[in-house]
Amino acid sequence: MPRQTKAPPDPFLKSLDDIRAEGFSPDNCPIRDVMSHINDKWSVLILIALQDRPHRFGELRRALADISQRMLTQTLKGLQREGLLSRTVFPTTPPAVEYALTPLGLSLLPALGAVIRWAEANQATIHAARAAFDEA
Amino acid sequence: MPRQTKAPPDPFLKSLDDIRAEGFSPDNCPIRDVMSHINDKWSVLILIALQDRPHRFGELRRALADISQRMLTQTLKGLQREGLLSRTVFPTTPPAVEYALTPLGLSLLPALGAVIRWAEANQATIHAARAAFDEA
DNA sequence: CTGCATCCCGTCGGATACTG
DNA sequence: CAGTATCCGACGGGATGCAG
Repeated sequence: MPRQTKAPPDPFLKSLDDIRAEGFSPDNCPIRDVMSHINDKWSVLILIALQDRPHRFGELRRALADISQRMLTQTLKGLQREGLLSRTVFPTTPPAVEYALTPLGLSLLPALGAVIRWAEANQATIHAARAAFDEA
Repeated sequence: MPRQTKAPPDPFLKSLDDIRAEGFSPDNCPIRDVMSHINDKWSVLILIALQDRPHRFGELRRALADISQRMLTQTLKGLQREGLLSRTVFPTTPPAVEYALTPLGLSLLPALGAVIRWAEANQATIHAARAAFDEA
């Protein structure tokens, strides 16, 4: 695995210095502030599950397959707090609750898609890297 | 915050069903497999710091500003294991160690950039959503 | 300068049981 | 059906001290 040899490519990202120049501090950093709330075990999977239609609680639970109902409730509440999804209660008996992406949540999907496609495309390479590393 | 009303937009992402159809299982899921290793507190910030040039250990520590050296060592080791960065030791006295992105790590930056730009663009909206949620 | 070892505490997250 | 409450083990991550 060779190290980086040439000059940087295109400015994909602002440097940490640039981010600081815009008023960054360890506290007020957009990356930490926003990403730390969706970097948990289930948030991204829930957003994916809701991408094409709203789901009820039980539907989501079956879609995620191996999530505990404790973590489902908790993660949904977190995503709702961030404004990424909405929660609608239908006062029937028994009650039905529907979760749906907000426009804000929907707007996050393309960006997430870029990372997910990268993960899918490079999964094998990464497995090889892990094996090589663990051997040494 | 209105809920999603219309049909899904473009197919940004594969659905969970599609992912499963490709041989997905809770164990072998590219999203969980790959993302769970960079979803920690420091990995993304380290990748950003290394984007334009290699850094030595102390340089990185100063660049991150508020990372403990325990977590810096640990996170660097994890990223190296994933094949995202390389570690080069120069046997001088005192020893110097240089960390640099690998081509694989470099290839992740554009995808990360999409999420980061989204975070920067929507930080204010998210803060408003949190405030509204906490009030209720 | 770079890194490991230890201690310690807070949070994450699963299992289970109980309510409207 | 859609949660809430409790218990508890595992892990993340900071502080400090030691070593090559």
